[in-house]
Amino acid sequence: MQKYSKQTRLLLAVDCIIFGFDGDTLKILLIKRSFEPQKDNWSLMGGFVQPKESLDQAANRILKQLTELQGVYLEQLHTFGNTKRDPIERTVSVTYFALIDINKYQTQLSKDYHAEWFPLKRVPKLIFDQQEMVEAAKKRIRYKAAMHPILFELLPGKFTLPQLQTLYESVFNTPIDKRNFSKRVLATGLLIKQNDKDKAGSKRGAYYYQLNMQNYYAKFQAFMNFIPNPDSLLH
Amino acid sequence: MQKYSKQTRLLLAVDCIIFGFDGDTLKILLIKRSFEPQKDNWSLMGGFVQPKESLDQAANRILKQLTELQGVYLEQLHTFGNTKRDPIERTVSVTYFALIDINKYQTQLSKDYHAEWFPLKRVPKLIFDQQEMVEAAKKRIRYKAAMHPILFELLPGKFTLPQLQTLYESVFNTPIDKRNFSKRVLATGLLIKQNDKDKAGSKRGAYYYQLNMQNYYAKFQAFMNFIPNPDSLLH
DNA sequence: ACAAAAGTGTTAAGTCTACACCCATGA
DNA sequence: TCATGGGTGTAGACTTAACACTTTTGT
Repeated sequence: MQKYSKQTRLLLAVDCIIFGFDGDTLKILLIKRSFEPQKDNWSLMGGFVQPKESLDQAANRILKQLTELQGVYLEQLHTFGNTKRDPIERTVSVTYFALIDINKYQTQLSKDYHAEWFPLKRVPKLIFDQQEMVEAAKKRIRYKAAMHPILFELLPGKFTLPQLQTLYESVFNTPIDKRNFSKRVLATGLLIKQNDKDKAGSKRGAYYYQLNMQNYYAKFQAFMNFIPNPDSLLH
Repeated sequence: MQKYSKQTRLLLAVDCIIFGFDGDTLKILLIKRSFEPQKDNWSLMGGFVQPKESLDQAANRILKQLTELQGVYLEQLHTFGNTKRDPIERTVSVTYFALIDINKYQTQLSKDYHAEWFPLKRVPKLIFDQQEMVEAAKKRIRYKAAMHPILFELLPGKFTLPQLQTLYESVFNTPIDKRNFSKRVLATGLLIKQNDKDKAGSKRGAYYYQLNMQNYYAKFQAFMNFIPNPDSLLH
């Protein structure tokens, strides 16, 4: 027996929801689709799964194609398989979400794909069911970040507490008390204070911190739970 | 343009990890595979996605095929797509996990598929990468049950607090103080006390409770967090 | 009358929340 | 010197964890 005969084979695609944080707003990276149908409309970066690559490999390839980045945080989100989601031919799409340090993103590549960063609150109309994919990704990043320290993936290697706080406020769309925030974050033992300061944001300057990678992996599960309003997990 | 020519099409399967609780132990339902390869070995219930059905529909169909049950809790888990996972032909598998009331399961169907319930701690060797699927499902059910009231799906419509507690203890593999347990569970407002008792477990009998469905949907998010040892979420 | 499981309250410890002032610096 | 953002501590409220005895009833 060589094949499962009689069974129908389908197209399988991978679509990536790529998150970045510019210091102020959480954004996603979208491209202008380069082929029909829906050519020139805004779309997630995606591609078909090739015969010799796993799903994770496909997602990494697609991410690298647009951003040149490798080894970034990439997690499988959900698989979308409604029969009519692609009008040309049935295509099942496995979605991944990526968290990248926006500073490492090479803007030159944007041109090839006509890529642009969009604030999560101003995402344009997307092709097919990609709106739904983005919603699922927003929900997942909040859900996961409420308990796991994934948001550090969006920051550069050295970052300040005010930056980190702005990021959390932006992801959870809620103000956080800075005294309580710093106490809780520092209590995790995940941060190592540096001696130098970031003077960009203020005259006094804010101390840089780096992740303690040992503790990071150890505490990745069961991190903390400091979102003021759990309702923010709802949507 | 009618098709995405030049792209390779793949087989797509759905595999279900079906959980049940017999009042003492958390179990999964396995079948003896009826065709080659690996005929007669233990396997998850699964099947190929058909041209005219969505993934959710396929999962429901497969679940119904084995259990005759419909409308049960079914959630997409993860999609497995390593190129070599099925030795005959590349097949990507979308996994779902189901939570069913084991009492509603008709044992007669077991015979057609040679199905059997296995305690989670004694799962036999499974075909392909299904061991990994079961691990992912165990992890997910714990993770989710730590914050959402999904475990009620494993119980009959009327159940007692001791039953519920045994279920939580079994899922999280940890003893729970019954005074604290009943306080917290009742504080959620999800349970309605009945007037009759279950006399099966003791001479005195334990009061039955039913879910308050209104509160159930309202509180499904942000339920409670009463697992003594968060380490149990780790594996 | 006794064995076996159900049911129920209190206290101390720990955690979380709210809140306000001083510091450092560049302009 | 002043405007701007950075950094820090405490008290009260609330939540959680630990713990033991009484009730019911079938045998």
